Amino acid sequence: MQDEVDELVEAWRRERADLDLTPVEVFSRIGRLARRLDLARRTAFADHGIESWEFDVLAALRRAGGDYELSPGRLIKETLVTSGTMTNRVDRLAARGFVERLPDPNDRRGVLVRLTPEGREAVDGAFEALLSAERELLSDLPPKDHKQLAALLRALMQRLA
Amino acid sequence: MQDEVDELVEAWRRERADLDLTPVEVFSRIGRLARRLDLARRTAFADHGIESWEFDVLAALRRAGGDYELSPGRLIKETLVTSGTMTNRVDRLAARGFVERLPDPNDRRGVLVRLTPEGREAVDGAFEALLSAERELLSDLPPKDHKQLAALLRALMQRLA
DNA sequence: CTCGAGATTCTTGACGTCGAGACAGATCGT
DNA sequence: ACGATCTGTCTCGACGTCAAGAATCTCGAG
Repeated sequence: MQDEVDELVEAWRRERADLDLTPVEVFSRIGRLARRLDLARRTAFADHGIESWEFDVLAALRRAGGDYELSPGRLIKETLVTSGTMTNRVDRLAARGFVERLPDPNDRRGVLVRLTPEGREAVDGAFEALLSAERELLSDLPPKDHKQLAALLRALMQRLA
Repeated sequence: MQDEVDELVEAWRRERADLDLTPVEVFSRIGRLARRLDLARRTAFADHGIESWEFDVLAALRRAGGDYELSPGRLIKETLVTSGTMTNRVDRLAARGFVERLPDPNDRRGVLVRLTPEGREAVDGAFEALLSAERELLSDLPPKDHKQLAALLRALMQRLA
């Protein structure tokens, strides 16, 4: 069974038979899979009326637990965006009523972003939808392969720490 | 040995012990790896003075072989961007002298984008640098694991066709 | 031959992100 | 206390992408 990366590799081999294309087999697939997963994620979230970037922020707050509060700086670290982007995102999430901005009681420069009950409901629903969509994608592979795949990917991540 | 996704899963488990988080182990790693690979790619290309988006376009032309000509429409399909983006990219590549625009002899609506000798040199050098950087990342894993990883990723891609 | 549907490329405006800098407040040494 | 430096957040301009539409050309049906 051939996929689009097999064709890509074949095309390169026609032109550059001198090169070892093994890395392409792995890394090109990871890149393309990530792209498609983004799309799958987007449609899973769309049913729950939220967008991927919204989920990223809300999920970080949800995972924090307790009172579901994090500073913008912490959110920046969790979601890997810049400060300007986070200001914009928090603005829009606050406008939708999913988060609220509170003054940080311990640092007058600071702000805390808190998940509202509506935000919590939204993110919980979206996360369950995401998990079930993703489980569906894994359903062809035996559980043993899940573990192996996760282990191999973990090994690669170590290398790219 | 623990990675950042293990922490992510652990945080979710603290908050939502009721959910089966297996999919996160796989898909979250794919997403994060893709992000880091983009960075690695970028630095590998930077040594050769080209950017990732430039490589994407030049590589498509290079793989085409023959006289290294493709239509903008074909380039759009290969690189998964929209037409406005491709017009912009071809403009900038032409300004750098890596490609040139020719009228399509068989269709007066059409245009052909052709790789120049400078463009070919650039893309060949960049590709070799990319492969060697990527090989380095795989060097910890035994070749048998490369095959297995590629096979598992291929199986996932079938599912997302 | 002509007409209209479809194809191909480019143009345009809107949008989200980035990155540099502004600003206020905290922190630490003296 | 005081000043210098650091930290945390926000502001703003530039940039690349997207999506929709404009302009041009092709090709088959009648």
